[in-house]
Amino acid sequence: MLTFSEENHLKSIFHLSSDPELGVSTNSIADNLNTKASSVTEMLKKLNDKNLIVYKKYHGAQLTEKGRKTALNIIRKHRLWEVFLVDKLNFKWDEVHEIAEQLEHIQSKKLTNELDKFLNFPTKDPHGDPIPNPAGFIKFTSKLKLSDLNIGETGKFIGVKDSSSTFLKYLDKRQISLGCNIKVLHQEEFDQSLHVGLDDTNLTISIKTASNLYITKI
Amino acid sequence: MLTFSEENHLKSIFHLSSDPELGVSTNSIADNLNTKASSVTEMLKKLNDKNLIVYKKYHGAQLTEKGRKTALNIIRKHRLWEVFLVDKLNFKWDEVHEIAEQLEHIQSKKLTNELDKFLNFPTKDPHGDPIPNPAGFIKFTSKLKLSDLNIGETGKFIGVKDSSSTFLKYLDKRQISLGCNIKVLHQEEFDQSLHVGLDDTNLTISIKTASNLYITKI
DNA sequence: TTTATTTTTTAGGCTTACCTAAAATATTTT
DNA sequence: AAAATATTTTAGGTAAGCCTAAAAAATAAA
Repeated sequence: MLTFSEENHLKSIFHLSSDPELGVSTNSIADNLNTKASSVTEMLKKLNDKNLIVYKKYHGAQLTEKGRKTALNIIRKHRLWEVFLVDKLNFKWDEVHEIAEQLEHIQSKKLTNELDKFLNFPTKDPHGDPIPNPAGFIKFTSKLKLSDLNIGETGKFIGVKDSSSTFLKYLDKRQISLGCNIKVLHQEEFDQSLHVGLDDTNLTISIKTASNLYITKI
Repeated sequence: MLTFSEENHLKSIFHLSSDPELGVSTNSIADNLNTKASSVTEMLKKLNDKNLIVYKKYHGAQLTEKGRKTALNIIRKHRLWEVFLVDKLNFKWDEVHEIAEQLEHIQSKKLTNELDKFLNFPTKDPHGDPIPNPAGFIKFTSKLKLSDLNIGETGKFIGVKDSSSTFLKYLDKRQISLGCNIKVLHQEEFDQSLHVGLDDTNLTISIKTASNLYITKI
């Protein structure tokens, strides 16, 4: 049985592990969890003792297989609850994160699996992120950004990189919603902004926005 | 924002308040929460400072209006989640308590109210206990026990006094389920056990069991 | 390759929520 | 009403999880 804080640290390490070979730095975890480096160091020692991570002083932390499985189980719960909130309780995708942060810590295998069944075994959460299976297997989708497309190409909007409430609200306002097709029509030389076609309308989006939108080529 | 422990103490005080005039004793709270009297004393001071209870040394605790509202909100969440688990996720009524103990602490007014709506505004939880409304109003039903009936009378089974898993499983095995009608046919003089009719079968239940079953007269 | 800078760890403190043991108060019994 | 018993509080201690400030190690710059 892990504490909330231990679970949050594991989750954080998972999300910050771009390269599984490289350790995740103390400071990056502290930033991610809005805490201080000294607090993180303390926790890393504890997680190391519990064989959830490998931690070498001054060289960051890497998840062990056990730690990875644990992190993925928390992420599985987080994402399933997000689906529940959006699909069943009329939440918008920008409202679910904080509540899922609480719900992800609920301990009950049966609850998680029954929820999964009730939701009809969803494979993605409302932000397009994949939901790990009960065994901790996760299907990573190649994360192509809208900004990676060439002029004339079309992508299907499948997820966001930055899932801050501000950004999600901005997308809602612009009617850019998960699953819609976006065609890159033209790129402005001056500021790299993109003119795109979306359904029957055209709009201009900044390069920053475009690189926050994950798509699959069509 | 209250801690889990503060919430649990408030809930405990609410459940132990038979007479609203009398204070709830330190020891009874400690027993109820599986903690020690000294820990409870400490907490009572804190809750008193937060105006959630009135606490006088050596004379127990009473909920203030604010404390009562807070306790009822937690109980509301607990019972709504129990309904969710039984109605939507195929849980049996003896399996839901511990999970609801976790879920009752989730903080989100919108979540609670949307859940309520999703469940179609239930008025009772799976054990027959009333669900407080969003304003903290609770409709107490007169809690008549099966053992209070006279020979020949019939009662509708609406709840249990002891909701331990053991007892609930025992009821399931005997096919005594919420909502069924029980007619008292005869009482054994020797040990006060009751012969009752339930649907098309007859069975004998001990006086202890009978006084754990809440009913309404029919 | 020293020096300067950044990152990380250690040391020491604080708060919450527990605990045990002893002291104080209340209640019951004689 | 005094003595015995039970209940409650106080005093002092522990562990988790946070903090700041100083020291140590790693990295970058001169």
